[in-house]
Amino acid sequence: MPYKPGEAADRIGVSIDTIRYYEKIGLLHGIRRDSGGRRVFSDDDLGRLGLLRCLRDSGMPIARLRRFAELLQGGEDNADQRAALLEEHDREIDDKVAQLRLEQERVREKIKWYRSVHGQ
Amino acid sequence: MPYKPGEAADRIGVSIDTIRYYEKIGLLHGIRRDSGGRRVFSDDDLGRLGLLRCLRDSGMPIARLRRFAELLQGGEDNADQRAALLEEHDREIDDKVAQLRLEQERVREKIKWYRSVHGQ
DNA sequence: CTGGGTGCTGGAGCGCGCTCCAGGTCAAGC
DNA sequence: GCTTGACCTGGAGCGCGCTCCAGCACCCAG
Repeated sequence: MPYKPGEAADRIGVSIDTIRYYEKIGLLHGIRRDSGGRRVFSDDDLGRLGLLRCLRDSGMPIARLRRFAELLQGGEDNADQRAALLEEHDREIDDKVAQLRLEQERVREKIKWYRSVHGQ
Repeated sequence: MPYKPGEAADRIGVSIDTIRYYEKIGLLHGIRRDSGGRRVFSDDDLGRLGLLRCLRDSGMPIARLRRFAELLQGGEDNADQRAALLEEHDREIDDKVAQLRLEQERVREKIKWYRSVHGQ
């Protein structure tokens, strides 16, 4: 259950530098240390890191990630606010996908055009 | 049919600086100039700029955009290569959308979790 | 007991894609 | 004729999200 920094990084698929960076800028609170000052990650820590990474990968900017991290910190009674923030992000993913599909449509029309010209 | 820089920028939805930047790095060739050295855009120029912008917005990095721009420059007989490049981009859009949908699934499960806890 | 591997910190550096700026030119309207 | 405003150039600067580095500490294997 306790993971060393390298293990944690491997499991989540980020670099140790990224983990340190996330801790430094306040995305990842409460990581314990061993006697030598090294980070020790719990399953819960990995869960949080993985979620943050998922949000980041799906386009959430760091500033907003930070607000989410604060909610994670701030008591148990804000599940509502966490859910609300994630729901907004969910909508933003929908928007982004819709936008991508529009652009893809244009790309596909251009492909058709090039393919139709191709015979000549 | 001929557009001034400001008009061109407005129509495509980019800044004049972006247009100059694109020209400078070789994305936009053959923009004519008036007697005073100012850019004059044709409908064709706007079409190319719009397509480049669409590719950029859908995630194509500048380096690849440049290769596409070279194909646009290089004769009429490379419609095949243009189409191939765009088809690869089309697949990449599909991949990105698929990835986003996976991440969205995780986000939605977390929302459900928070909402289920919420009553307590 | 020593060498290598892993980790620590603070801070500098980087890659991308613009964006801004200084200093100048030109064209049109008053 | 003079002002205003859009545009020009080369080059510096920026915001984001890491990534790398120097210099040091610790721990375990041989």
